[in-house]
Amino acid sequence: MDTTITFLQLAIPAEENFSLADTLDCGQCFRWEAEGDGWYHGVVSRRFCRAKQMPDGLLLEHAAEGDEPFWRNYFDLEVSYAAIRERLCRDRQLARAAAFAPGIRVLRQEPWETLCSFIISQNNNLGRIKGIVARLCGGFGDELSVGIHAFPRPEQLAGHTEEDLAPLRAGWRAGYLLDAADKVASGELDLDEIARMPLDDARAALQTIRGVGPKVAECALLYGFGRRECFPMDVWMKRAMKQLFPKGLPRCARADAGIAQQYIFHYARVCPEAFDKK
DNA sequence: TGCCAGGCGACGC
DNA sequence: GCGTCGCATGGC
Repeated sequence: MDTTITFLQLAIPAEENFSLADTLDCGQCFRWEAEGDGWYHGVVSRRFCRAKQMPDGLLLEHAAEGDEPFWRNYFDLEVSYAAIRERLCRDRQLARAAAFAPGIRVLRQEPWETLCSFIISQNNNLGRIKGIVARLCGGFGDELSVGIHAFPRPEQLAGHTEEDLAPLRAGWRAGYLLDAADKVASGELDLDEIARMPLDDARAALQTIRGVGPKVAECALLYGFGRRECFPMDVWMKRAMKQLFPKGLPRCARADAGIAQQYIFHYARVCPEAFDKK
């Protein structure tokens, strides 16, 4: 058995203001767990790794040397968030929202996993979403090493019954997951093709899945397909937008709407008392 | 105990 | 097209 532990360091310029904790805890991903001492561990696209923020960037344990481009892409490190924030912060309210967690980056996650995760997210809370995703991986995904499972491929879910998925405790979302798996595994829906479609066509294609409406499609496109102009509106965002931007998102945020959304969402979640429930 | 959670589908109008 | 309701589950 090879017991060599590999480390990979990703340099991140200080002006990026990167925060691993805010990035992993802001509700966009569901497979990272905090270990309590600054370390996190998670599985991304069949790669298990531990991550810790260092003064000059990010330290990844168990990450292969050749995977540096993969991880840089995952953490969206080829994009300057300093420049994006500069554009967004021309608006005073956006500047206020971004100030709560300027180190957030919008991860570039796998389309299929992201789609399923946000199907599970509907009328649900972050803790439970993570639990259901963990049980989905444990029950149906490949075991990568002892106790560590990949997210199940569509064909590993397709053909199962809602009864088979009962241990997930996903409730009525189980049927939605199965419909997504059946459509993707059968080729009726081609996620690679969706990735290349004009945005409105991609939205419509995703919404042919039972249980995928405007919100879930928007999240899948933003987090899983890298469509940064997408702007998911959930209950938190609706509350925040009503107070902060009753006339809609300012112009300066148009191209980076998804990233603006992440700042606003996080602000609303960490300061719920600042926003009316109605 | 009731209320709520990163919604959606079915239904009535 | 729009409002309302129920939906499974678990934390508070």
